[in-house]
Amino acid sequence: MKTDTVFKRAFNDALDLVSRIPDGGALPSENTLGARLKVSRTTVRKVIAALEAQGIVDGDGRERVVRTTGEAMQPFPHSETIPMAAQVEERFMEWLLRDNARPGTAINELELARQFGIATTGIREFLNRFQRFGLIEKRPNSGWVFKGFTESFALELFEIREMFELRSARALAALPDDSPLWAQLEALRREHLQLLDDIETRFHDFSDLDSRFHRLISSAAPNRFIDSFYDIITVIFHFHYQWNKQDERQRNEVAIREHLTYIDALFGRNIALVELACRAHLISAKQTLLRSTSQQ
Amino acid sequence: MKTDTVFKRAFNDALDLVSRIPDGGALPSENTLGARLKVSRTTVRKVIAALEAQGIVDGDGRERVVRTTGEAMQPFPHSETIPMAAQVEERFMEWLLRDNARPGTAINELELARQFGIATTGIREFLNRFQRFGLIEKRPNSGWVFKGFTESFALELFEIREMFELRSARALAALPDDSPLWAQLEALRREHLQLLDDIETRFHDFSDLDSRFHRLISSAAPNRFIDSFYDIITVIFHFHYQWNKQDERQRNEVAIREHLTYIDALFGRNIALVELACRAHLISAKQTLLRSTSQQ
DNA sequence: CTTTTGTTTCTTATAGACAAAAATCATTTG
DNA sequence: CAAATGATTTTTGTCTATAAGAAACAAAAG
Repeated sequence: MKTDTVFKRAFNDALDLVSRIPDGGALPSENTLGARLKVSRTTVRKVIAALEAQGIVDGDGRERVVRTTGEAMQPFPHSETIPMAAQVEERFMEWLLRDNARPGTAINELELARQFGIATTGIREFLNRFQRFGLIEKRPNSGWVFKGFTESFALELFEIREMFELRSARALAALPDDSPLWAQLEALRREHLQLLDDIETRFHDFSDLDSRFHRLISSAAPNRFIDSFYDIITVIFHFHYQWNKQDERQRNEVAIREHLTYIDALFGRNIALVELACRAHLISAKQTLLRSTSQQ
Repeated sequence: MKTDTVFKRAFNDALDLVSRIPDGGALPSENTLGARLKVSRTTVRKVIAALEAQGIVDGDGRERVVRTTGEAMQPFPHSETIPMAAQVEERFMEWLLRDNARPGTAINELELARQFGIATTGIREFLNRFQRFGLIEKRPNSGWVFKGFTESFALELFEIREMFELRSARALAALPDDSPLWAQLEALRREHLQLLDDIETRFHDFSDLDSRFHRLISSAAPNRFIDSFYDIITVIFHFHYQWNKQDERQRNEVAIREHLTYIDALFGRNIALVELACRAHLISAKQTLLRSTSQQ
């Protein structure tokens, strides 16, 4: 059976939306709600039915009104709104980290399915998608093997990353002055400065900013294969941040400063400086990653 | 239920193996057979049982002998030895080519499953793996969309291909003289010359030679992400060769000559010449691919 | 005649079942 | 006791079933 995370997420969003409508105000049409909540009308109707059951929506057909005076609205717990696929990824990463991260470890679909409390189909589907990240490999009719978060993995990853990033940075620097990307880059620059100010408390927010920064650069010359490679980078770094918490604040601070130099070089349109700043940043990012790879 | 393609393939291979044993000769041990046929002992025993049923193997336990005097051995049809996953890929490509190759076409799992005569699970698994080829995209809770074999697809593919190939070619040219790759390259050069001699009749063989040549080059500096990208190239070209048969002989002849120039440049260790030959070849390959992309 | 709701049909996501194949454990034989 | 066969257990590949969700069709209302 399908999970109903779509419905639950939509319901929670609907509560939010409805709370901004005054008591007695008309409920938007099903089509409008569908567009806002990003679900089909079928799900909208299910949400409305649930709202009615909680007494938040009254009347029927074309004459539905919002009642916000009643008792507190009860949203579903956040965890029940996460699609299964996303949960599996999270849990798999945790599993790698906690238990069996040695290169060569066999991955047993059945065991994972039992441990995660889902059917083997879900595990299989996840592993098939995860395969492209280069960390696991399939042995037909036998299982999967974890190839390990090794030094060679990090080196190979960064070789490609450097090629892609340099190429995108050059493309960005060559963009005309009226390209909207410059404004976006300026906004990101400000975000970097703000984060630097609050670094003591907000250093965890760097991960997301980092990902957005590098994605902005590669959007200067879109290429689906490069974009897809950035998905890998993002996941690996997310994984890595959980793995290695050592010196996190300090590392992030250094990275922010490197980004700022890099951004300034881009604004300066000086290709040589851009390449220098880009390489410098990637080298330090590589060192960080290398420090937490497993030996062999 | 699982298909028994593993057993059937192993059985056919076993027939081949057994036919080289004189009548009355001893059958190799189950372990030996397993190693030779690349299957588990469980399957070996199933194969032996089938051979016994056909009267090709006689006796039991440790005293099994081969009987090759009986009637002709009956292998399973080749089509029954191909694993389902491989069949699906083939059929899906055909389907794209024949029916619905327009960009934006919706892909319906259920319909494909019915058309291919397999369960939806098989289709899903295939599509999830095929996703990385950049030709299809998933809409959660809805289906998949074929993004089209478009000009931008070809351009994006070749942008990456050029980066990777140049990098590998430089690495190969920098290899020491005693690297075994030079001998392999020389062997490939001879194969190219032979194919050129028989080009009128054997031009179809170029596809495979091409793939092996480029894979040899990238093996000069192995990188899992580049290797994985070559899988994409290989499939796309296989697909493209079926799509566009126009001038195939002539195109392949040109490509062989380009390869030979490229190989000579590599043997000459002259980086500038290598880059020149590599670029020239990739440009002409790109043109070929572009000519058969769908507009828009 | 466009927009909205009501109803029906079709597709996707997930679970569950089971034969094929692999892996493990046990026994025999040279 | 090492290597082979015999028997048993576990896991993978594939099918079928079904609720959740999307999409299509139909009727009603402004």
